Amino acid sequence: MLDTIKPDARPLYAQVRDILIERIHTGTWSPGQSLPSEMSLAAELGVSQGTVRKALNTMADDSIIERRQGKGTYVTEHTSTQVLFKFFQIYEANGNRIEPGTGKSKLKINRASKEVARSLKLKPGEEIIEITRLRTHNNNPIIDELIILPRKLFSGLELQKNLPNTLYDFYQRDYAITVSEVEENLTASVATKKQAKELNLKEGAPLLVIDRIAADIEQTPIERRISYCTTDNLKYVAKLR
Amino acid sequence: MLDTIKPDARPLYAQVRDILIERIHTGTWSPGQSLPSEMSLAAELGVSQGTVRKALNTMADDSIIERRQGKGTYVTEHTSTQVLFKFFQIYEANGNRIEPGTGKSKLKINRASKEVARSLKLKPGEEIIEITRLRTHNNNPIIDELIILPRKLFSGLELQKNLPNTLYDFYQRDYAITVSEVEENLTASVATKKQAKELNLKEGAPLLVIDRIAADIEQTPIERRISYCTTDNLKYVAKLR
DNA sequence: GAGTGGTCTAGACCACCCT
DNA sequence: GGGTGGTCTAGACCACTCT
Repeated sequence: MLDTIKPDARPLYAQVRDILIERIHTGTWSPGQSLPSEMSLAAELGVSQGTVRKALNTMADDSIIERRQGKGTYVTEHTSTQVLFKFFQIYEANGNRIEPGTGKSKLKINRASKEVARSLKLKPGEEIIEITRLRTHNNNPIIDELIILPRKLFSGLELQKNLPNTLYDFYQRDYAITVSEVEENLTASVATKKQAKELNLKEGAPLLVIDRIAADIEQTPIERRISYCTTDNLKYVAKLR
Repeated sequence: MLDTIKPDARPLYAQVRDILIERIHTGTWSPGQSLPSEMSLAAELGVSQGTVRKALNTMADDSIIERRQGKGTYVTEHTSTQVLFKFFQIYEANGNRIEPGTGKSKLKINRASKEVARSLKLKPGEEIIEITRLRTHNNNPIIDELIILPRKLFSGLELQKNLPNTLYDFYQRDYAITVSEVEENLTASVATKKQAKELNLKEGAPLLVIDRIAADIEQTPIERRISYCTTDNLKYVAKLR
């Protein structure tokens, strides 16, 4: 395995990181499973324990893996609450977390427009799956959501009768796709007549529009999601350093 | 200096980090200046170079300092463009960065309401400085902004005739206050008659409301800022991992 | 007690920056 | 050439987890 590591290129720990990410991506180690110990990885790859450690720590920073003292290193497994905690930035106005439910939802196959194709790195006209659903909190509708998926990555999903409430753990479990980072573009708009009806608002009420691209651990975009969110009693929270 | 480091408490590198942050905070090293080398810090504090390095690297992660190979370690200095790059998340719809200008601005002394006091960790009724200003892009008004500062931290600021366009580098230069992290709460609203007039919109047009708390390197809140932002051709960008 | 990751040390070599 | 941070190694001890 030493020959996979060439001298003089990028730092050793970055090369080790790439090898480990590749293995996770191809399923050598699956979500929830443990990786070999630092010592055995070091021996196998022909580098020192410290170098493996640095690679593992950068991966833990990106939450690709989780490390637990005394136990081992585990591939991050998406559970519904854990995904929610990580990628759902909407809180009640008083700061409490929300666990949204799902109301009625619809699914159809479509073809990617130029704009959608560009955002998901597809060719215009490639097949996409479009899901629209209404999300709820305490039985009140709060978010009108449109989800766009490349069909080639999610074959058979359109046959699924009832999609689960939280999708990212489902993507990982059923399609081996792990969402690792998302970019969200936020704007404000006012409710159309249709949105007002669905969200139980007056036409012209303000809505927060969250336009999200989600990518996997190799930075390939795998989902576009556009959410129209009421902010009467809700807010979107972002922290910057 | 070894006695400042007690055994058995938090990890050594965290204690080193605390000492260094404290020194930066009290002005032993000022923004833009270089810290001593790893070797001399290690010798002075009685720890190994590796421990100092770990402390410095975590501080660099939090951009309290900047490290340059071959040159040295520098206390992060806020420059107007650098601050903008870091804490201003608003882009043109096409993704281009914005460098906002400032239109008319007003300043007054006031007393903190309960809500403001809570957000800035003040006592209700403590004196605050309130600045309202209009921000522009390509000579068009885009943001209506209210800035609230604890007067005790910014004494004499109310006498300043013309406040600069970017404030965080000014806080650092004139008040030795370095903004290190911000939390932003986003909601949507519709323009009041007054806002519509100032921002050159129709009454009822959608606005993105950005309610920000900025804190210094010791996590003390030092500014509240509420921005009402048009999103016709603008968007707020957030990245999550 | 054995195995894991977390911390800490010590020393080597490299790449980069200055004079 | 001398000083800086960046990488890499090797080994020690500690804290935690499980059996």
